[in-house]
Amino acid sequence: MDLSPILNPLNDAQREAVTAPLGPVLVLAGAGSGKTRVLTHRIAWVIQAEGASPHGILAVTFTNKAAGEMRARVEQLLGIPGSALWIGTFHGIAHRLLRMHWREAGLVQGFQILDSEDQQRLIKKILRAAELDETRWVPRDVKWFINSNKDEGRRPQHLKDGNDPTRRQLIRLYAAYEETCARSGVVDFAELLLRAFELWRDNPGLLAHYRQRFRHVLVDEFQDTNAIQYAWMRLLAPTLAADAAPGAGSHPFVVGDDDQSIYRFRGARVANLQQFVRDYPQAKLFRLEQNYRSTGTILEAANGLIGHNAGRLGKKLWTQGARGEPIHLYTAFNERDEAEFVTHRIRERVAQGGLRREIAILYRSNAQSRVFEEAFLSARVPYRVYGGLRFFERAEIKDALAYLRLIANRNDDASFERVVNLPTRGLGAKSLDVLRAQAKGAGTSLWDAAGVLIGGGDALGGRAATALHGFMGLIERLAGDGATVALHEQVDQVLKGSGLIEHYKRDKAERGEARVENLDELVSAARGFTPEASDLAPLAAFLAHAALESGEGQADEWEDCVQMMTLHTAKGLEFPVVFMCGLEEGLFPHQRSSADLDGLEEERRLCYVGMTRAMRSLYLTHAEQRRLHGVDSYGQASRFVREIPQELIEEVRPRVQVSRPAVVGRFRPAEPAVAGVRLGARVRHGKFGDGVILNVEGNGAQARVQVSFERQGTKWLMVQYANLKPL
DNA sequence: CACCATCGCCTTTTT
DNA sequence: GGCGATGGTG
Repeated sequence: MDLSPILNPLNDAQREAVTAPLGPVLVLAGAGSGKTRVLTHRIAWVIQAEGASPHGILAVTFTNKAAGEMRARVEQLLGIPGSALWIGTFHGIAHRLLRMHWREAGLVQGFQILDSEDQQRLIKKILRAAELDETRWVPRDVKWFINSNKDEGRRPQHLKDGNDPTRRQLIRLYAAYEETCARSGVVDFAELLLRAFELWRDNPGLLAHYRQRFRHVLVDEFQDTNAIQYAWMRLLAPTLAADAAPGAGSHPFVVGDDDQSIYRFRGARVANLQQFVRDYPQAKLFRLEQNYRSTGTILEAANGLIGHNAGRLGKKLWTQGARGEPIHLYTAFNERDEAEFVTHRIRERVAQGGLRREIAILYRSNAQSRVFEEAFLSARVPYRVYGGLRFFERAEIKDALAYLRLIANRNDDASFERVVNLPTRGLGAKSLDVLRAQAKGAGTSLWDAAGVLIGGGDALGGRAATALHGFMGLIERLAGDGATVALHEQVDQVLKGSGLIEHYKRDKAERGEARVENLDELVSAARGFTPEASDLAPLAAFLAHAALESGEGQADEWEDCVQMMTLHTAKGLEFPVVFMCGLEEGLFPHQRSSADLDGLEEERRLCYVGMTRAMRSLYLTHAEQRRLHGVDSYGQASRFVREIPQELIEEVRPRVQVSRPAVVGRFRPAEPAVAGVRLGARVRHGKFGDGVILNVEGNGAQARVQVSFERQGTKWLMVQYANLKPL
């Protein structure tokens, strides 16, 4: 067999990793070092050189996009349909397993998937039912508590309250939430993973089957795995005894980069990289450090920055390519000046024949995009913003899906509540209270409770009972009609029959129009939907698809646009020209991340990820004054700028030449209210001691300053009363 | 019960 | 500044 198509495109380090003998393998792959290539070629290698069956390959990624790319590249390399292999996201594969083995997993057959927003709504409902104060028990925090415990594999019964009443309450809420989910037949994202893990753990026969089948387990972005994902992989690929027969067992092949771990906040454990080596003592370790993307200067700058992190596995990117241009640094007067600078540079590049799609604007938080959008609009620079609400997450789409979900599963309480009075049909909060009480008392779903209330008794007013009856009749009718027609016709019938279309048409102005268009689009999505081969009804398959693939809008993808996105979104991508904007203390590193060292190091990795997206040109910008959330603040340049070797940086506009623009319109720099109280000044406070002024807000008697005290932390003070003494 | 005004909040994100 | 949630009014 000719293996040259697999091996020829690889460098030495890549080839060694791809052709490693069967057994556990860890590849530390730096940014731009050909990580995806190594994964896909490894798959091709074990099939063609080791004689593995495509059937025996399980390849796991984090995003649908990454999974799609991997599948396409394997198909291209091997010339076999990618459907022969199990390639997918952790969640997608967990879902697939649970659908096949729903009984063993303790689920109902038609279980539905709850997305993050659904989950939060459900939690809110539980809080309300428990009559808890939502300011004390913040739904988002409760959600975080539940999810982070699930991510670590902990069920409510595993948790100890440690005599802490707050914790005790959270555990109770977690348990109540689980009960509600079970009764409604819904499963959230974290639950998919945990259930899949428990499925294997508690069914040895099943596990043995999958161990036998999947001899090769490949994991991408391994630094992003959480505890349960790791434990799941460990089940499938247990450590073999030293004297195990060669080729026995399942072989984990994982690829990751500790320097690109940026998802700690959602449960990712970089430590899994080290854990892997401990758990598989015989693991072969490979390092990919040759970079094929960026200039020498960019790599040197990125290496210099990331060197400030402690406890790295250690890795130094290098390139055979040119040194390239220096890193450009621009100090803007304010955020509008920053956007204008970027706009100018873009226009220059485009005038010289550059493509807009080769340029990316990267920022820390989504709110920063607005200023750039305004600047681009007035300069007529086409752009595209990535992120934000996706198709299946839009309110009107979720309304329609709720109808469909109710048709698929009457016990889905969350969906029931969402649409029982949408469009309004005279079922207000009062009636719903009665309904909820009935459901709670009888331990049934809202749907069943509604049936009881209509059937007899006078708990509900006549009008409400009629409305409820009408609603239930509507759902039954839609379910009956839909059973015989194609999926997209069923969706269409639901939209019209439910009155949703009418409802949104009444919504005046463009908003309503856009929503109706989106609903039409949903019909098209249903028309174009081809379910994977499974025993699932088309409607159920479509609903699962909607939850697992929230649907990246692909409009205008091919137009030549400047690309705008957060640093997180940019991971895995590359652009010839990158502008990293808003490099200011408090914004990047973000205030809320810089409190502890771990958070700060993650911010630094995020900066590293951003810098290593750039192929040829890298611009760093920051503003001395920034208006965010409606208030002006003054920031110092990010420490990350200082952490880059300074000889690699060229200031676009030397600071001495900074000419502040004349006071234009509403952009009037705030005057310090008290002499000596200005940005960066050291001051002394009677009670709090010495500190540095980080921020100034407001004027005159209203003026407030944010001071970072050496002892007392950061505080906001009224200048009028604080009696600060300049030092 | 529906609509509108006011208040308050505000990282990052995939599934 | 912009969105969502809440509360008062029609």
